[in-house]
Amino acid sequence: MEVKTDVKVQLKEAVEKAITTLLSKAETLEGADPIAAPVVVIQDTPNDKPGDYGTPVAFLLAKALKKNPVTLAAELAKTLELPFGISRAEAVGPYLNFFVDVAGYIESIVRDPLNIPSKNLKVIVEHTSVNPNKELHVGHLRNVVLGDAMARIYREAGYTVEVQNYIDDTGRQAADSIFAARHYGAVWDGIQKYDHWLGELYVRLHQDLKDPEIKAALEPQIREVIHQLERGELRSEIEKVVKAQLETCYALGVEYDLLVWESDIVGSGFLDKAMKILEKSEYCSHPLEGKYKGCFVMDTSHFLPGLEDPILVLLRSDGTATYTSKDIAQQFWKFGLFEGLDYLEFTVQPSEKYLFATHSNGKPHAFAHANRVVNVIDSRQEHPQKVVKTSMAIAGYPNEYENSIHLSYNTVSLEGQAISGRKGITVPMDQVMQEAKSRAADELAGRGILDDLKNPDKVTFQVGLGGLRFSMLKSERTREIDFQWDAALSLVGDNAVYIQYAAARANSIIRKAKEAGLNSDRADYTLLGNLELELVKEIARFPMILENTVRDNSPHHVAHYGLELANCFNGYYNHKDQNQKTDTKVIDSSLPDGLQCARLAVVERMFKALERTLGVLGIEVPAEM
RNA sequence: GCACCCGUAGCUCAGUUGGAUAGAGCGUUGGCCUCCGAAGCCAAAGGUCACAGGUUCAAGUCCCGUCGGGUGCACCA
Repeated sequence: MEVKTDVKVQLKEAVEKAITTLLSKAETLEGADPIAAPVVVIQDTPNDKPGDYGTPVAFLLAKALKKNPVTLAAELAKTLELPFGISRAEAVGPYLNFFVDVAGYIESIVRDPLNIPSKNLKVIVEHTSVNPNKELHVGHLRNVVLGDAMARIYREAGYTVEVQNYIDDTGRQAADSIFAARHYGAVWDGIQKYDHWLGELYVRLHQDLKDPEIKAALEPQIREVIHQLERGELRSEIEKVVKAQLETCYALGVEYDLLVWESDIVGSGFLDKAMKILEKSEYCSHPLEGKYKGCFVMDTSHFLPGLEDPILVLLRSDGTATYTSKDIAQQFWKFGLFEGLDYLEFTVQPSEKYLFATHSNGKPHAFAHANRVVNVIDSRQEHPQKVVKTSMAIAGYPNEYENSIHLSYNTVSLEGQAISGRKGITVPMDQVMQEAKSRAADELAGRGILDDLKNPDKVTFQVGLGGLRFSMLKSERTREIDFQWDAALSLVGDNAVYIQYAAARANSIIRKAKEAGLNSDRADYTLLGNLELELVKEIARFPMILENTVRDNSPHHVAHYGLELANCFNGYYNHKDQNQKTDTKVIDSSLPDGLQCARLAVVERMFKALERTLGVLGIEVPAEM
């Protein structure tokens, strides 16, 4: 039999076709101007309404044709060519509703592997990009987890994905830390994690710099370190920090394709090329007098309303570049406008995939050349990111402008307080993960099952970190998150554990069903009913969820879908008939073999859907819990 | 001051880019394991979708205004 992916897509096409014939008839009758076909939206019907899917398109037609929507819906229902899996169409008032053919529909979904075709488009996701001078803390968590989930989702949706992590190795913060180590004569003991060790020196230095005299005395020496960094003389120092930071990311299950070193971008000549391009823009100029005399500036007033001063400096009067102009050059490079960077293998990641880094002594490689660029940066950077995006348009690349995406997210506070490394209101990410695992272990121990697990370390890791990731992903990007230990690591309710538990339960059923000799190949789908249909309809929503997630660049759609699917399965599993007896059992020898096997097929498909949903969020399904 | 984001149940949040009687979790109350995993399920209670106008056959969703919360407006990095 023919198995097609999305019934809704087919319905949409069928309705569109019916409308086209209906419209052409209307036109020939009246000889009037062609009427634009309305957009057809197929939606799920409310629970208490007849049908499984429906569309309100008759309203729009009614307006265009100046006819009654009720009669139009009825007419469409009659003329519509039903796609496979749909048994009939019916007008419910002005709505046009569809009833699925239960057996055919379920089989088509259950047997569909849901392979999403390759889009032949490349998207670069840049995330993490933490200053290489201290350990990652809880404030970075949202960035890393959001970026990683988005990368996985793009990959799932058929895009080629390149994950970049930007290393600001010439910045003030890196200089501070390296200087601090020298200044205090500190020697790394080789035991403490290197980034933590360096971070402590950084904090200590900032305590001392509060004294103006000390600051004045040390400032020239720090500047000298910056110059050393710019010349690339301290690269091995920075590499040590980056490697320590990456250990944290790996522990979270996050990997990258490429580290982009700022010093390499600076040394590439991209900046000059980018500025030459912007020279041609009417928005850019070299003021000959006034506040910005001698600078190269951009007038942002046309696209960034509300700034007190719309003039943005790209090149300072001493000729050096500002951060924004470096970002612009880098964005041009990401879209493949510039060539010339070289790359080296930097390290091997836990998955055994190489991590590359830009390097002046490297070799050419097929990085960059993206069709879409997603920069994961918090919402406080909206202005500079808008300038970066707009620069693509100014430079004459409207398509690249459209595909420059600032994945902006609101900040994370810690138990109601703003995170501040200097005030000590923060927690290192390594510690957060450790705490997450130990809470998961406590929970398992409290249930008395910790000792029964074959691999307790793995399970506590999967449960603890799953919860942590989920807490960063379940809200919309624009929402502020207050990180609270109890809520983030809670193991009840609206949480990754809920989904993991449903998956574990399904897995257990599948295992026992196989032990009982059941096999989904023997499924008789005609024996299934509305209970299975509800579950399968939920499974079928996955492609649309992915689509919405890519559209909004917000993984929270996937997180909520996971909860809904798990909830749907739990409801199915617990369903009871009027006599309070479970009527959805898979393994029940009093039932026909074909029914048991069909239910097994549905549960197997549901399990795969859950695994996949959690997978794109970077959350694993424990084999036992 | 100006701009952007947010305001939905007591709390934390969804709401398929304008459709049918606004949904979850936590908390509260009551029920469900001799039955494939109770980290679960079912039920009850809880709403002027901040407020006031407008557009539309149809507004939590779009537009205008007001109020409240957050963030941003450097030749810093």
